[in-house]
Amino acid sequence: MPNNQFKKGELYSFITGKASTAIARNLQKKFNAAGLKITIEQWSVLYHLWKEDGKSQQELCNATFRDKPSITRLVDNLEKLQLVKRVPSDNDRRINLIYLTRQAQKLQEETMELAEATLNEALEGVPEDRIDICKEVLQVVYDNLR
Amino acid sequence: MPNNQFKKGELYSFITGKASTAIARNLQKKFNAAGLKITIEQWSVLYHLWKEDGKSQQELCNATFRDKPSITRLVDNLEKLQLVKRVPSDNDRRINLIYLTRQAQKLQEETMELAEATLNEALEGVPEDRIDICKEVLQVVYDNLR
DNA sequence: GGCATATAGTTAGTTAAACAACTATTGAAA
DNA sequence: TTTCAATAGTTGTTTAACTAACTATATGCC
Repeated sequence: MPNNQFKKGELYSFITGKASTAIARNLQKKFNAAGLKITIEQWSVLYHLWKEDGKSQQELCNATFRDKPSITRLVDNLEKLQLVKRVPSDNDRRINLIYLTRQAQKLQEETMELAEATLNEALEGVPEDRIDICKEVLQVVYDNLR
Repeated sequence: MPNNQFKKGELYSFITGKASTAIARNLQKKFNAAGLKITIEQWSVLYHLWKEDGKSQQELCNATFRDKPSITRLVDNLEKLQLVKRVPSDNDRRINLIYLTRQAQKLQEETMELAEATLNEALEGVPEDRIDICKEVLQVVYDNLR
């Protein structure tokens, strides 16, 4: 009898992701309060470019779990904000490599601190071992459905 | 030293809600495959009306964790699909009470089954006690940030 | 080399979210 | 009773997600 443990009344929050919505809103408010004019979605792209830039748009699709049109428009908007630059690849002219501008590099530290602050608020009072279990379950969910 | 347990590399999935995104996409695909022409967001409103209809838009805001303009437009679209009807309250003429149509009532069983199927796929291989912990952690996150 | 197919990215159209500004109605206090 | 604040809902604007259809380039097979 594998995994029939979901009674009806319990479906909702899992599907609608109320917790991650709450986290994202909280972080967006912190960005706004700090005068940082970027969205959470833009931040999520920058996040992967801070690790290493010069990624293709397709690589950003995979990293951020978004489709190609979404990344096209996020990169459009990040370019308008002068936070990234599209550079055509020499090897393959279908590919755009996305590079951070100096402005975007300067955003990393401040936004990461705000993100950590949001998570600390979110997880206040939750023991570390339970957080670990939660993260592992969410990872399995993601892997099961991907 | 409370809750400094988040190392940098672990922020991302929590904030962007990849697991709940994956769940929502999977369920949307099931709706599409079954020829059900509703969005997950519309379904989430119907979900609360199936429990009891005649709720005000404000009550739907609270139940679905959305703001008023979002509910105005979701109700607009549900009305266009002839799934709900706005009925002005007799007691307080500022209030619309939202009622399900017969068509919407018929959607409940089928969509709930699809939602349970999605969750069963999502949680395959995850022991029940770990699911419970995960749900409790996400509830605390929601309560901490609300 | 030439053609079919796959891959990278863009564009168009609909739905939704967040925010601010707005209208209408209610209720309570002067 | 008049006025003023609070509440319920709507509208406008920007950003984003999803689907489908599209262009351009690359690759593999004959």
